[in-house]
Amino acid sequence: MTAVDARRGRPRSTEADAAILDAAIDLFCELGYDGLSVEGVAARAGVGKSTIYRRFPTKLDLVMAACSHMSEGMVPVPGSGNVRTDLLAIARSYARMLLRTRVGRAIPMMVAAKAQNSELARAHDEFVAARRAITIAVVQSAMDRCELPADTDPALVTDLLTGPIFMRVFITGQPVTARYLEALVDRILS
Amino acid sequence: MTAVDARRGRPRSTEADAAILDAAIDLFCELGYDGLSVEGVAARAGVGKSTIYRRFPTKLDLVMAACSHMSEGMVPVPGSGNVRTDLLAIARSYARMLLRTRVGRAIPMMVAAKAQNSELARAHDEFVAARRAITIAVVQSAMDRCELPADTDPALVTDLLTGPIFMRVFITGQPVTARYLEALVDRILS
DNA sequence: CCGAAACGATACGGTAACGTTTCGTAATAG
DNA sequence: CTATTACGAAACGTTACCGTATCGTTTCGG
Repeated sequence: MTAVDARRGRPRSTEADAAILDAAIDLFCELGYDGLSVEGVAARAGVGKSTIYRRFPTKLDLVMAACSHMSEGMVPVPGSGNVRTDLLAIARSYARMLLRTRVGRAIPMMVAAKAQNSELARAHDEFVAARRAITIAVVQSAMDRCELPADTDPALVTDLLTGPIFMRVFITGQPVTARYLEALVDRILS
Repeated sequence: MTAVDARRGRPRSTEADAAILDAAIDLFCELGYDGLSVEGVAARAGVGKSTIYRRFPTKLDLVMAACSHMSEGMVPVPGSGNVRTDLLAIARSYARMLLRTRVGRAIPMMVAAKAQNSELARAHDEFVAARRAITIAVVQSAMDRCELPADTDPALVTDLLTGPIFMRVFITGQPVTARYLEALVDRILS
């Protein structure tokens, strides 16, 4: 590492780096792990197959890198000092993520892939845990401010907030409106 | 249909019928739609591939039939006259289904497959809607008995009950204990 | 300028699976 | 008994894709 990075010759193309990951994310969201092909990623990225295999020894490595890259730069932490405001912000951002971002489209594929590939399972679990910790922290801090009763279970509140949203988006397919999110938060805080 | 079913020759083997669907369900739960192969189903069912193709013209038809067959004979309707008891019964049976039955194992695969195949999506939606209607009916009947306030939203209560369980089982992977289910129901009814 | 490495394109061997077909055998109706 | 259909096994042509290798070209460092 330290001493000789000493690269001679043509350096790796950072444009190719980005194009490959971007194409891989798109195709993973659309087709899942099995449906994604390295050849398809190369075609969409406008890149030769060898350029991918030079970076990722295996299709699995490619998909894992794509998933890691996808889940970067998320998770802004709220802190308004008001529980209802914070929970509503979390609910909205969660719903938005599931409905409008590639992360949302990727989640069903990840969940299905978990059952078969333990590496992908770990990647998914880390992302989920990070996201979940934020909500728990918000609830905990509200408890510290005595905005919520001391016997509140932060984990349960987190499940009550995110579970219904997840359910609507991926299982029942019912609309998740602003009104719904407000009703949800109010019900939890009642 | 009506007149001449008039089959001559050797009749279809009902044992093969059952073995094929059973094997297909198992492999779908384990491997998902892409991972399942007709050849694998034939092998596990102890049946020739032609015996499958005689019944189902396509892998998709096979999987759809397997999914339909899987979701038959579910859904006992509770009715104890007490909301808490009913909701707890629903929560327990839901958790049990997700954790211990093939239907539960199949759900992630179905959700992933929905994104790609509209036929499978319809099959899944019908199953979900049927299941969901039961819980909504229980809540509605509790409202009719004035066990719940008149301004209760049955759909929201249903989401609050099933969403967290689903979340725990498939996303966070946290345990769903009897204690957790009781806390969940009590929280919803508070 | 020159050597080294990355690039896109392309071909390759190998594997897997779909859906079809053929074959000899088993079961049933008339 | 005979015609008809289902059966399991196996081979088939086809397609897709993984991961490797080759090739001439391009882009960089020294």
